[in-house]
Amino acid sequence: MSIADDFDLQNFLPYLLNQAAEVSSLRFQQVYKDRYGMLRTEWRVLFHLGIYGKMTAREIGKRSKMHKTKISRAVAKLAERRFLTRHRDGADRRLEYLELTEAGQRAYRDLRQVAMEYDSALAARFSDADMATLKRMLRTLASDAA
Amino acid sequence: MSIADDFDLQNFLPYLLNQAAEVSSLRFQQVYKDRYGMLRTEWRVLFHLGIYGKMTAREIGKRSKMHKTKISRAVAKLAERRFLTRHRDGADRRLEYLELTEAGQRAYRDLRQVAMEYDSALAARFSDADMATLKRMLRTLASDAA
DNA sequence: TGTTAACAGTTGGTTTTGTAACTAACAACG
DNA sequence: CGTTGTTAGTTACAAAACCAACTGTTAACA
Repeated sequence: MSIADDFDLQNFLPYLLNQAAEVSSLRFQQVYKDRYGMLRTEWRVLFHLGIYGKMTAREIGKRSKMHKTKISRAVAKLAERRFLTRHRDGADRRLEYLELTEAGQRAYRDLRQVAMEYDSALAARFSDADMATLKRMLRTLASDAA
Repeated sequence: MSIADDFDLQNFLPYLLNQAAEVSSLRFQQVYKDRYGMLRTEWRVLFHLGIYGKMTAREIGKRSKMHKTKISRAVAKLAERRFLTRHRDGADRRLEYLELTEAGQRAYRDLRQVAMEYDSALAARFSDADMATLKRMLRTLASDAA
């Protein structure tokens, strides 16, 4: 009953996805960590603001599916490092608009460049058709795992 | 420069992989967490022992790529719950063989069943050919992300 | 042998995350 | 208005992960 069970961990999709995600995040992680001392939540917030421009923490949460406490802490760190500024909405004073500073934009553009090159390197290992299939499936899985 | 940048997070493979991994791990996590109070590291150790039989922490580390401190703590928890036993190797007293108890095997078989059903449900959303492509690519990515 | 290096596994202290409760502001409706 | 409910965002405390230094043991080799 215990030797060579037939179940295969390497075929269990959640496990496989986690392994692939971990390994393929490593090199990028090293860059944003070593170069800017950032955490995963922090580069994600940085990218959301870099890509979409000024927005509130709530909107970042909707798009990224990160929990609001993570975002709150990431925003605090980024503000402390002068990578973004915060401005209360005049009409609804609960809302706070977040916007990258010049330094924040420089960091974003730098990391975006790294991300694009890294993504190309990953994609180069597969055919275009396979990459398209992969990304389509990952988006389906990410959208909800019924 | 800040509105509608052309970089797309949803196309950045490490990000996409992480999102898919997180979402598709959630339901399984709820089961091992709610039913056995386990952490991710703990079910992984449990599965390694359930699948491959008696082995040392070091071997689990090699196969799973988990860090040894994680494994050490997961093993301590599982031993405390009487899901596994530990036996020193007579020849090399640094080594400790880990083996599931009856209770451990019951938990493993129960969770394996859940895993298999969940995996089938995930796979049912795609064609067999696409699933094969997906798993092949994930294994390539997991093996190393050059 | 004796000394040094390598290895299996554990522990301690810090950092990060998770969860829930909280503050401050707005909305709905009597 | 005033009560009740909801929302945006923060904070406090506990759980978990991370990293480095540690113990005990075996290996290498002068």
